[in-house]
Amino acid sequence: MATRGGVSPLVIKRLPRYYRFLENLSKKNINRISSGELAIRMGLTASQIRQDLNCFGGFGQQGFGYNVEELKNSIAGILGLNKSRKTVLVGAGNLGRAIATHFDFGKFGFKIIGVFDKKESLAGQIINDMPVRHTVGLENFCRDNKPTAAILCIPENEAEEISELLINLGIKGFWNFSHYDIAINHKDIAVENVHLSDSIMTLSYNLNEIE
Amino acid sequence: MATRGGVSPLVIKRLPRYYRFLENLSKKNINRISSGELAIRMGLTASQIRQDLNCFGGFGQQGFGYNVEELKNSIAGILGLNKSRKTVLVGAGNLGRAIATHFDFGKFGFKIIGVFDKKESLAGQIINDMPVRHTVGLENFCRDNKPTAAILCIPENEAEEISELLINLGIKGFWNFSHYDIAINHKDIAVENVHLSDSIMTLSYNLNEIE
DNA sequence: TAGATTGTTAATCGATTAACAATC
DNA sequence: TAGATTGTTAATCGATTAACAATC
Repeated sequence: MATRGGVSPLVIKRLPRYYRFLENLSKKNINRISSGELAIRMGLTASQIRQDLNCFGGFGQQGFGYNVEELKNSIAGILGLNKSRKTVLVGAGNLGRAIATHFDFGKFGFKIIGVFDKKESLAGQIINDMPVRHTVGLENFCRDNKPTAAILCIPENEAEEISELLINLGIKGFWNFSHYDIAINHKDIAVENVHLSDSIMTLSYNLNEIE
Repeated sequence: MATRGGVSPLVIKRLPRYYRFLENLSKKNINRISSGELAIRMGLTASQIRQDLNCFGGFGQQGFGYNVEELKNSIAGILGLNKSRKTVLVGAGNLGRAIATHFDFGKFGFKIIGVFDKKESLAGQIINDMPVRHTVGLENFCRDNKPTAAILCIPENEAEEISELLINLGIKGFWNFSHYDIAINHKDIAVENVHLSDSIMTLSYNLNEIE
């Protein structure tokens, strides 16, 4: 698919939400939707929806609206959900284990091919049919299997070193649950930071405002 | 603390990140920082930092900059991290368990006082020194203990019903890990949605752009 | 005092909303 | 054809950046 280049990050952030709502409509066997109707359901304006979608092409039909199934599939393509990116999970503590078990990576274009932890006692334990490997083997494993994405469920103080290592080993994208901000030093690497602590602090602030 | 009213959500979203960086400076025994220096470290502009902070008051000193410890504590106050909000965790599956175990709620102004799940087999299991209770007891528990916040680690199809119930029981804030968007129907309720699937789809998109 | 850096106002830039002609 | 709704351009609104006077 051709590079679409400079689409605003705000639009991109909304794309998965569109996809989620379209999936729901599809499940409810609704096969047609107008920007106006979708706007009401999503709490947006019709204008914004049309502007957003038109960053990627004209998916609608005048006088009719959008075909749900078609639009859903188009967005899936734009998001790359049809891919199967080889992915390593680093950090098999509570959070790493939960993510690995709870999450259907295949649905989102990823495939976990290896799980690593530096804790000796975890080595050999089975998570999602995969043995936990010791971090010493990470380098060779990556050379042999060439994963392109990594999930980091490790503490802040290990994140810098591990992410540098992984970048050198060819990892292009990080799903980062540590508190360390990877993106700052690396331009051509994709990073999604899931800062749970930032999220709960925002909730705390907003709770203050209500009282 | 007086209500500051209409501070932009974008500023609020940045506040926890300021706090995180200030904590780091504090740990490194740096006790003074200028907006220019902080801007470099955070990848922002000095202007933006000064504008952001001045939404809440003048924390700096001309010719000097900001006192790290002082600013950190001010932001902690603004975020309400000093509180201890009684909180229930609903959903004790993989994710709920990981969150409960992995996360230092006290640091962020929350305190888990009860864990609930509708699965009979989990009842009585101990998480973080607390027994998992069956969801049937949620209503009475809330009447007796008056929690004001809830963490939802339940599937989408249960989220609507449970969130409605909890709102009626006086819950004012949700940390929502389900795919259901609570906020849409309720105005005076604070919601932080952690949509992990949205996050990984954004990563997928950004990976596509790199290739 | 002179130098540095803030707080704040003004200028720019980008994102959202509104409007409407094109068209199914 | 008439009605509906898109794609797209123009207007508005808000957020970021730049500039500078105030002041520590």
